[in-house]
Amino acid sequence: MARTSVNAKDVADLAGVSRAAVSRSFTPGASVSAETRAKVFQAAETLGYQVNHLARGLIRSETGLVALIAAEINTPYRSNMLAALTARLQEAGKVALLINTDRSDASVERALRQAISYRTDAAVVMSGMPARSLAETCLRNGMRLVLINRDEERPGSIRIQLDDAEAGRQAFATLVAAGCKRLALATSQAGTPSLAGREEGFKAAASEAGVDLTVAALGMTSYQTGLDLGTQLMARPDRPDGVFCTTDLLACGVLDAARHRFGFQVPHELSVIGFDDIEEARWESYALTTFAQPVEGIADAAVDWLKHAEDPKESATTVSLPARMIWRGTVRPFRNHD
Amino acid sequence: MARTSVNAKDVADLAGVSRAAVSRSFTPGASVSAETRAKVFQAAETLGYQVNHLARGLIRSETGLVALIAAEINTPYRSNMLAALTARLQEAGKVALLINTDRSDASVERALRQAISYRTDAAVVMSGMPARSLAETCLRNGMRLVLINRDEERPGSIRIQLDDAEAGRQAFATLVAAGCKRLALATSQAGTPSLAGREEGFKAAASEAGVDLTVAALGMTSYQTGLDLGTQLMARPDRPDGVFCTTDLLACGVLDAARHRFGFQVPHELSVIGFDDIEEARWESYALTTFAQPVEGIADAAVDWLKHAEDPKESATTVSLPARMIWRGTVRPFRNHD
DNA sequence: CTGAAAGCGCTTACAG
DNA sequence: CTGAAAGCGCTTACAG
Repeated sequence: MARTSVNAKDVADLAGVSRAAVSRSFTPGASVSAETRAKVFQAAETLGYQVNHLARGLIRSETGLVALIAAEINTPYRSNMLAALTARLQEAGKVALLINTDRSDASVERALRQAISYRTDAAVVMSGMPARSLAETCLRNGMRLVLINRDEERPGSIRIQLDDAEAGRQAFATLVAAGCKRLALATSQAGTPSLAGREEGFKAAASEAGVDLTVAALGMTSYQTGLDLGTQLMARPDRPDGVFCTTDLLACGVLDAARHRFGFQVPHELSVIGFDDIEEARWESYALTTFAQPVEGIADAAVDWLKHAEDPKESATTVSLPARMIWRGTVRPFRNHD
Repeated sequence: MARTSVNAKDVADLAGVSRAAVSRSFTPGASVSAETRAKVFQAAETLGYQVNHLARGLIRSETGLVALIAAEINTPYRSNMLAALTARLQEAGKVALLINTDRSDASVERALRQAISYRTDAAVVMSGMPARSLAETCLRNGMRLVLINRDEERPGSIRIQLDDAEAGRQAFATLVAAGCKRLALATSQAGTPSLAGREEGFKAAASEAGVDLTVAALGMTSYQTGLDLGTQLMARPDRPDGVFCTTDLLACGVLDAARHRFGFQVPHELSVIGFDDIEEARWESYALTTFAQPVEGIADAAVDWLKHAEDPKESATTVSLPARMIWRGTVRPFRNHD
């Protein structure tokens, strides 16, 4: 194979030092004189030398690579999460390997095997769930696992999640306090742990309060589904006047259906609460009252753990973060909130 | 360093073959008997062996890594581009290294040096522009460069771009045909090549037709800027009745300002055209008439080139794709369109 | 088809 | 502080 790029030997020759000296110069804290380092940097500069991280990764226990595994990465919430994670990772001197899955467990496993192939220091799983045996293979390879909004743990991993059920309860209480009489839950059939948590919290609060709920669940978690959900809900004889949507995308669809297809006034005739606090929730056409996912907080927790955790061991950690309610314009005003 | 994972030697021992045989078994088309390969796969399976791509990349001329370099990756258009690129890359057996920049040339250069460190097969640049000298360093390292919507070429690279100016001209013609009398151009101050192209096309068409234009340019390319732009434009005594926004995000803001802050009817009193065809443009609150960026086409062109191009040479290629107009509801209907 | 050997570019004890 | 040497896990001529 043709030698393709300048290597440490070239730099060593030009600087008149050994290969080891070159290596040390690029290793923070290594024992090398300031003079030698200066000569090396000088030579590296003129030759355009960059340490080969592939070779370095072969020897050190770290490659600096972290796999980000997610489905539907162009969705507003997901791309926010990805952007925050990538930024934090870069600040910590790591680089993100982005692997797009289709949310099936098979494709998550494929992604994880890829990650192992590249000996990533860690993998952040945002969609699907790796089998326990595969998680153990990762662990054995010294790879850390970060599970975001997943419903199970895996040995040696950190699980970061929101208190989705609590948010669901709060959504119920809020709609009741706003004076809504006919409550509905609008959700997708994706069946992710996050969605399930929100649904359960909302339902549990309703059942405890002894109020009946209309539950509508359709297709995937998208704006289009929201539109369908809204259309279906608003056409009912006992049309709901308060809807908790498990996602902002769904909520935007529900709002558009209610307003444009039925001409209902929000929040006068209909109150809507979403979840995620995506950019679009702030847009004037929506001004959606919703719950903010602490995206930055999740990214911080993940990267801090990667930086500080000692060798991964069998025990798993779970971190639970609260979702904070953001008051905007889609819930009828009432006294005493907050 | 502690041996961290199972390697080819382990598999060879278990299968009773040489390391070379293991290597060949995992190389499509290598000369190895079906029998040997079967034994190897069997052993690899029980040991949970994954070829180490870092070591492989050290030897082969390809690492399978492709760097994706972009700013504001959580923006709708950008995340669509990223998703398409990542998907195509995965189909081609590559994996994406995602590097988030702040659009300054310095941070693009930092990103490119990272890419060199990991010996990526290619780098796809979507923001900023690498200096010619750095581009040459990439080329020397056998790294291909894909420039998306950039205004210059670089030796040995492919540049993929849209005919932005033509779209700008078409936007002008469309607004005129719709009967708009007071035309405006609404854009940001980001000054990217794409924006500049659209602005120039629109302005050139106006000047050729001898019509005066109101030009408004503010801040960054965001919904908020669109809101400001719309507010500013609608407050003018000679309020425009036809606005070309260089981006959908801007257009959504302009629409919301016009409708919610001034109560104008779209398209009756105001026609608006955007650019990008992001998801939100399809939402019922907007139903924006816009130009579709051929995101899939761009991703295809990039990955095809990476797959088929022989060794990068000095010559650069430019591919220009058309932006297709998508008729929706924000331009006043008129005869003879299309 | 198969294996022993050389080599990719690095880092890190080891000895000085 | 410094260099020679061993070794990380792989692939690929080379010879059989």
